[in-house]
Amino acid sequence: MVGGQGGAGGMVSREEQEIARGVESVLSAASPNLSSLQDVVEQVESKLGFQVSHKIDFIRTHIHYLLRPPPQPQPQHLYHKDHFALEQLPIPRPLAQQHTTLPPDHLPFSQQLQFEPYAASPPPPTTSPSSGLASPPPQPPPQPQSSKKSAQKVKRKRGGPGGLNKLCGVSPLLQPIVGHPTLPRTEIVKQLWIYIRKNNLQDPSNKRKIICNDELRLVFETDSTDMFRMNKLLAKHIIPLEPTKPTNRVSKKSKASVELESKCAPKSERSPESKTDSKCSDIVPIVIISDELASFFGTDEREMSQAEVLRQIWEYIKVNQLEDPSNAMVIQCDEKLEELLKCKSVSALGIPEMLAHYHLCKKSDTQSH
DNA sequence: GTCCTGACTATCTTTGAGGA
DNA sequence: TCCTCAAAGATAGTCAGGAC
Repeated sequence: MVGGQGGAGGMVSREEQEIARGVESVLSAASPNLSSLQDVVEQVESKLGFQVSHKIDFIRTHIHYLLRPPPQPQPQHLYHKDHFALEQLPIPRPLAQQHTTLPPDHLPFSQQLQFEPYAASPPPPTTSPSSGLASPPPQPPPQPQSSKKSAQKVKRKRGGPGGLNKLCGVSPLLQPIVGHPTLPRTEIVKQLWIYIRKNNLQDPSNKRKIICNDELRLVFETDSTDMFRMNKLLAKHIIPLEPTKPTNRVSKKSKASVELESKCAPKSERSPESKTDSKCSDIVPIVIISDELASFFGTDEREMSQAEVLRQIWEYIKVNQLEDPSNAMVIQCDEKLEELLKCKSVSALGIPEMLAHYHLCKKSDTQSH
């Protein structure tokens, strides 16, 4: 792809490219030791083998770029129809900002990297901010392949930050694969497929079949799966960060799940909260939580799904606004969280790992109840 | 006018069916 | 024969349209 030609543009030095890769690599490793910018700098230095402290601003900006918040509620006009049109948002583009000499059409170097940070997948639908160039809207709104039939039926105007763009937590097991602690579901799927291709995990004779490597086996708890079932298995590792807004929708899914629910519980006991339970708890990965964590949650329950643990922690962080406003990757622990994680601040990326390290014991051999 | 239902949205891939 | 598109699976917010 674009790789390699980094220095060619002249504005992005090879050194900066290497540093950027180093930063991404360090972040994606989700080390729990990353609690400050200095930690990142040190790890990047040790990874690259040369001093990078003189590029601290560059690193900070790049971290902000990589960890920039997902699409937050934005004025509709910024979104148009394309939910992922982040290019239009006033989000810091590291080089574009720092290297003001960049030609307007010089894209951020993130596009020169193999690892793409959480970014817009489809091209910006309207005028590209980076290219103040004369790029007339090339064509009438391109119809997504799969939406042709729908386009015939309806012309609904959709978009917005919610729905599919809702940020979800990624389970500790899945994080090394998708590279982020929180992503929209769609992005999680995307990153997973990148991982599968990168590691040649598709069965050559039947490409629908996914052969799990060690890492994937931990996640899916099976040696192989198919691409359709994969999403189902993936659901166990996607954690809603905020409680789902109660909705009265009873859609296709619900219809299907009603059947399942009726098998798992008597009709009369069906409740809205039973959504995840309805999958029958025996297929949800359960962990044993420490006494400390149990008391943190204020529960006597010692068995919990990993997803639920992470969800509750993130809920606590959000409710108590513990995210460092000046550095998205840092969580400033309050007293309670500090006691739990044994540190005053912690990298957002490191939380799951620290939890797993200190407070979770995988109930691996618990087949069912 | 309000409430409810359900389609639609994005993401990924491959296969097979159907149309040109 | 080639090309296009639906289907499978999960997800949750949005909104059109129907019912009352």
